[in-house]
Amino acid sequence: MFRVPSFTGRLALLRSPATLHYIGTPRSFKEDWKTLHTKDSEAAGIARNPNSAQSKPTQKRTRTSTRRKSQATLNEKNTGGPVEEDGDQIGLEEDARKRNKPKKRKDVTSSAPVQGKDGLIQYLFEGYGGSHKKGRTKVGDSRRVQIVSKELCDDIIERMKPSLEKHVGCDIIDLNPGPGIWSSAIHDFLKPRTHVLMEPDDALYRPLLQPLLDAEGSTYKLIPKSGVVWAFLQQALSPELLPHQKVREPGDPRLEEQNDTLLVLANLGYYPKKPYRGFSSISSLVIYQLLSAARSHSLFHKYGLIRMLIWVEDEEKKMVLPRSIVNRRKSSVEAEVTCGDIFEVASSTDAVGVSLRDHNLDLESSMAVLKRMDEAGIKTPKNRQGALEMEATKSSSRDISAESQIVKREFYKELEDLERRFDAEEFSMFQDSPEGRQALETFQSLQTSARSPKLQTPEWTRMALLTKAETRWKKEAPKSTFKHEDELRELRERFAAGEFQQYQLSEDGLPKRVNKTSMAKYYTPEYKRLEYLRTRSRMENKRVARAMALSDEYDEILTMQKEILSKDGSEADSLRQEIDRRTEEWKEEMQLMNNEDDRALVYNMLDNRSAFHRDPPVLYWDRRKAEPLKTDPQEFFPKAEMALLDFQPQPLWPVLRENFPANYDVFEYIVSNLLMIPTQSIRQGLSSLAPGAFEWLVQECPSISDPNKGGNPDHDFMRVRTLTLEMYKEMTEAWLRWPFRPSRYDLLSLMGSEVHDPDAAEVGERV
DNA sequence: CATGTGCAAGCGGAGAGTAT
DNA sequence: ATACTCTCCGCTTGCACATG
Repeated sequence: MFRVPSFTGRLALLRSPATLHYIGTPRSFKEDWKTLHTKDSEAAGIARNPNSAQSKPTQKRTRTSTRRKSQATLNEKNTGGPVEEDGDQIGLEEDARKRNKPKKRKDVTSSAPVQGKDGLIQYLFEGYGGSHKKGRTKVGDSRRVQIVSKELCDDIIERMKPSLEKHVGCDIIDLNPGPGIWSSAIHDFLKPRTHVLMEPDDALYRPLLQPLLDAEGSTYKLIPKSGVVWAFLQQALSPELLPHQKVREPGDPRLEEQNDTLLVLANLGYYPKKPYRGFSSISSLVIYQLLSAARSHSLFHKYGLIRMLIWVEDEEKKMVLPRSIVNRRKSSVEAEVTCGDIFEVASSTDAVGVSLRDHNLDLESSMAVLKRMDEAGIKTPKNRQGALEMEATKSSSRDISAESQIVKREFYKELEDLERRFDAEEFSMFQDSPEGRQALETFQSLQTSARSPKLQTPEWTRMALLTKAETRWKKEAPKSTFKHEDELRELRERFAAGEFQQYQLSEDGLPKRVNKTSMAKYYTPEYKRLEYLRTRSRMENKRVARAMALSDEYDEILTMQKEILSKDGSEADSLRQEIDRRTEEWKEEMQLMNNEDDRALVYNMLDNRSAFHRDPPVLYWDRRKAEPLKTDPQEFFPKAEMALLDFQPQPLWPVLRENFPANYDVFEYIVSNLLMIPTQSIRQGLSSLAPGAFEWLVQECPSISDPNKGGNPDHDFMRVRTLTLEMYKEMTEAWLRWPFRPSRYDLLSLMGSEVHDPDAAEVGERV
């Protein structure tokens, strides 16, 4: 019934051998591409000097725009709406052409020169279509987010200085520079010998970029084409444009070295997000492809391993840089393999997405970062500190109590606010009506009555829970014995003996809470809401407290499992018994939870904790050398924050480099298969790879079972999302040693079988 | 007056629905 | 798929009233 709409499409796309050129060879574009390819770079509209830049591209645009016109009509007729590209076609290139119409360009160039940040914002506002009243004359893609703050760029460069200095005098390829604020800031610092700008919205941004090109001794070159259309990008990678770069042939060991003489900048920020096929957005697709290019040394990675500084919409950072183990999916693991480090230089600094981890871990993580920053002498300007960094600065390790702050969800703010207002008597409990006053009287008299319902004691709650579980047990498995029989009997005896009561009593012997029966309908709306939120928070706290207790207990079991490795003889035996007993108890306790979500909460907590306490931590986020700089929505146009990600590709593991890409396909097969269901157990996951795979891999990959390396000897318990890179490496190597491993053909068809679900494919096409 | 019975309302669990 | 949110439902409780 329920299908994952995105996955099939994505998988199909990933498996396609032409994936890398997917964007670059749209059907409508092939002819164009041929023309461009046969002529020299001048024909592609590359601006060598201001004169040629103005004449030649214009010719080009006229040609393409005519053809596009007819096609646009066709598309609009079919869809009756905005052009939604089919098959091989993609919006980027379409938009690029639309905007290159010379007629529109006149409008923009005729406007007043741009002055300062406000002037720039005004200019962009008009270029993006202006207000609705004036009628839309869109010149540029209005979904693109631009950086409009020079201060932000300066702060970033200041922060990145130590790692940027090695690039001074390098070449730069700059995709989507837009108004060029960021581009020129980094240009001025690096003084590159070549700076190739690839800007599809030429009409809108040329007036802003032209001064850069015209400056005395300028090393800028502008190509009015989209750099994320790979065919265009390929043209930029020519000896004419990048005379200093030499292609490193396959087999050249320098191909696996970082090439600091080339730096790639890109702005992939779109707001709102542009979903594309199985990918949640164009940016995630492009990042996927850039990383894939780094592995296969295509595109600019043919010059070596090239550092990439990429702006993405703030939400997108979690794709490659998750902050919770829950978000560590295939794309993250592949990014980890490709890049030794991915660094969030600047962003909103907030965690994004629905699944947040325990706030304590975030705080602990941030405090570790602050320590590292301190040692390295890195400081964050006050106005660039994010909420987490500020909190961590104020805290010290003793503040992280076992009492634990759980994830603070939105409604807590509302609850606190209402409690404060209620205390301040800003609203009353009951409505101002005869019934309300009557209810208030009843309420007050009940407060002194001993017979009303009260807060139950923990023992009584436990007894009630077990009673319920017993009833369920008897119904479902009447023949077996109920595992908590003893505990329940003991509780009943203690209750009978009067050792605990049903209700807690306050000091004066009166109940802690009063009966609200039949009074609720006279509550004021505010009080009603307050009551509701109180209940919510009580329930939540109870759930979290239980999850915490279970997580703590399991942590202790894991500690014992580490201890046992250094023990032997009878000592080990008794410890083993203790581990088994407590594990058994722990599992039974988990069984008592009737809610699947509650169990998931415990697993998430456990996985996040163990991932965090690895050395180094599993998540790249927890390895960061500095906290990201806080951006402000005002620093972007439109006001949608972006995150700057710093990708430094590293050589692939030897096993993946060897026999590329066949061995990489094995790795990818393992990763994508396992992480399709991130919460499945190691046993389930590995068994699903191939018959016998579980037995072979577990035996050949010791780290999977080693608690000191993040593993767990209990393969039914550990979830696949906690597999570390080391384990993946061992698994890939072991797989290739495996005499009975499925052939490459088998693997491809195994993956293929998932693609050939026509229903699923249909859903995948949706949007 | 003690005990039984029926009813309304609260409470928390479970599951459906929804957003990302 | 997963987490969040909402609603329903069944069990428990307090209470009124009936019954022995």
